[in-house]
Amino acid sequence: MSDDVSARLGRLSPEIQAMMGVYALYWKLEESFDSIETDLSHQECHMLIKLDAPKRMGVLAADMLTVPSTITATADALEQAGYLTRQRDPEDRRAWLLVLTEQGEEARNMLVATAGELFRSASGLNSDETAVFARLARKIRDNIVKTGIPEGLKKCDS
Amino acid sequence: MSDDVSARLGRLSPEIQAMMGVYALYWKLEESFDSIETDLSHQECHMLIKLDAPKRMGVLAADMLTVPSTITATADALEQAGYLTRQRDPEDRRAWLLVLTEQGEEARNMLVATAGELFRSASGLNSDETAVFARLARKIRDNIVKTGIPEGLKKCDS
DNA sequence: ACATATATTTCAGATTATGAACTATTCAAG
DNA sequence: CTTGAATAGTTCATAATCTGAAATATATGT
Repeated sequence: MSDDVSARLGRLSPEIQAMMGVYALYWKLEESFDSIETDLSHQECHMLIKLDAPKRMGVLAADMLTVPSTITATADALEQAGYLTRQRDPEDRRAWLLVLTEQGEEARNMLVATAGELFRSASGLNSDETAVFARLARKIRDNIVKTGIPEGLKKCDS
Repeated sequence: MSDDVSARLGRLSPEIQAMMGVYALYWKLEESFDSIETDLSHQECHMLIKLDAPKRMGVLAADMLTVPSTITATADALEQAGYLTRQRDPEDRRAWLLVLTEQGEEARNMLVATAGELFRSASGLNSDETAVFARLARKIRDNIVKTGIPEGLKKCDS
């Protein structure tokens, strides 16, 4: 019985091919990050890139699909290194806004530019292909962020 | 001077959009993996999926963009759990071939099927879009595997 | 005011990944 | 055939990372 099943699954479905590509790209990019910014951890790079504008930590946690305590640790490191400051959100004084300093802005600009190059050289796609890929990637991301945390069922109260 | 620069970089380039999508998808998929296979680590899942045929550990290391010692640990765990066996490669008796057991095959089939569904629900893409995305993802992966380890400069002897 | 919900922090513990040193085998050369 | 260098994988101790539960501070509703 396992014959046809394994034969069918053996040829990789588009979904698996897509996943393998995504994993390879993710791993490659993570590896490449090591070689450019020795004083920033990966998570710190990710946070910097996300901070195109001041954001609340909870928003970042949802955005980066991680838990608050991780955001705290990452923000601590970036704050200590002078890349950002915490400011109380005037709309809700329980929350902090993470705001990049000038130094943080510069680091972010550098990172964004470098990350773009990393993508180009890692992917090997031309600009047309990149545009197509980016459009779909964006659609995927929108879907995930919209779908949100449900799969993880964090703090599921039902 | 930082005005135009940050303005230019502020609107995200296709490359960054692509990367953010890739990261979101990767994180989401990793998170989802937790909820289906409690007795397998992520790395173990990845290895199972890669083992569509017997492979040498070194090949897997290159394929999974990781170091040999990680492959050893992962293979140990899978072997102990009965999912695979080590067999000497007749062509080079220094090397092992990792061969899935029947149980391993079953686990792999389940994983591949489940992973496909995870991709579908996480991405929200229809099948046409998935096909396009998969084609590009595959192209990217080919490029990365072909490019290989150079970026990391592991064991650079020059 | 009071009870409850939310935003973030603290911290200790678990998991995971990694590199350097080691064993076994192969390969090339003399 | 034996020696030396290269390669495949292993071991192990260490470091980096992540998380979840309990705690603090503020907000919201009654």
